[in-house]
Amino acid sequence: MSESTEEPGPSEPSLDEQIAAYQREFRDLDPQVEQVVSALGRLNRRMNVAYGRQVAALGISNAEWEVLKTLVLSGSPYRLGPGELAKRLGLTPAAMTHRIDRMAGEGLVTRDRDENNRVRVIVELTDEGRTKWLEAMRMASDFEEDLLQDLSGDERGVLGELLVRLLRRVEHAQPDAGGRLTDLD
Amino acid sequence: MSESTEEPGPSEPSLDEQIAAYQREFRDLDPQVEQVVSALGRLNRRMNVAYGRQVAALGISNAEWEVLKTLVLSGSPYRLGPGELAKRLGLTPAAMTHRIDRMAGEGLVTRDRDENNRVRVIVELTDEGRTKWLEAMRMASDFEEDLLQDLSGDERGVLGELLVRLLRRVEHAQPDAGGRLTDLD
DNA sequence: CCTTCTAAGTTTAGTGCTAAAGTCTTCGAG
DNA sequence: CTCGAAGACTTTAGCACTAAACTTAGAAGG
Repeated sequence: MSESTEEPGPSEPSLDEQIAAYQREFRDLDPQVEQVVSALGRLNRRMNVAYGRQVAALGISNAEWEVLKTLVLSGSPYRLGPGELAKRLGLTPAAMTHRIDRMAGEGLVTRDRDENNRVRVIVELTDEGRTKWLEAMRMASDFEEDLLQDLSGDERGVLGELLVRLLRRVEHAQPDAGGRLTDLD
Repeated sequence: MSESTEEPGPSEPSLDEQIAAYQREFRDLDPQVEQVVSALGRLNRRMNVAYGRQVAALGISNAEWEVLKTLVLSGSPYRLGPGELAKRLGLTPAAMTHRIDRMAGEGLVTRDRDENNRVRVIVELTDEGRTKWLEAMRMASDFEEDLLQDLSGDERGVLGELLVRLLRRVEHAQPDAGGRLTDLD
């Protein structure tokens, strides 16, 4: 994934300054909507930087961690084809080929032809890969717990529920030619 | 930015399935925390894909749009140095040099030496760049309004406030060697 | 069988990024 | 002055990604 290790600079405007600046330049802006959207964007950027630092301490990249997570999520015996992995990670098959090359070289996964259908390739997590995943997962869940530390149990529930509702809206709707969201169902 | 245009595949597990799978593999996992974090991550991915499609319709990339936004946010006369832009966008100066090359070639910005200090370079938004920004901004704010359409005014306020609290936690704290968050102030 | 089609991966060419080395102005100390 | 050091980009080398062309195994039809 190779994200820049640098934080956004100290001269970056605060969230409130940013919203105020947008309102000066663009009248038709709902500050409440902008607050939600801008906070979401910034939060995610910071979190990705933080995850990147953590897994780097284990000697793997954020990109490799994504692959480990996907394989573990698929459940035992932790096998998926390159095409399926690519789809789930939002990559092209070509990128997947190279990523698997590297990870196989590092011993995190194996790559073998399917005996029953020799066009297919099977990528399988090694024990070492599974161990790396577990170590990364421990660090990540500590980090996430700390991140939410200031929120009460109720607040966490409310936040989760609201986010899930937004997610449903994006997952079940796609912008049409004009860019508006329209239901697909 | 050149993000993959593909959505994560249809075979990707649902959020609930994903959380259940993690719990099977990793006992020490707070499902409430995981729901918040996973929803945040997915939401952001989908939103970036959507933004990318929208600005592509205007003939610019997500990366170029980020630069336009940063210049507009700096306020009239919409000028910043490459180094400052790089810091705010979380890029290396080298990447900024190339991005400015492209955008200057497309007429979105100009690049000139500062007369008072000939080491410095000034990147300034052109009228065409400002127009592109405005067009993109209109599409983005329509999209964002649609995204939040299912939430009441109160719910939007609560969501914004909770996200801002999380953001404060990441912005004012950085993971130490072990990866825990510790206050910097 | 033998041809054609399709699906799954891989390879190639080109883009955009990072890290590190290089260039050119300006500033400060002798 | 002038030499050295610092600051602000730019350049170079190398990596990871996308798009598109290519390869090969299995499926479908005559």
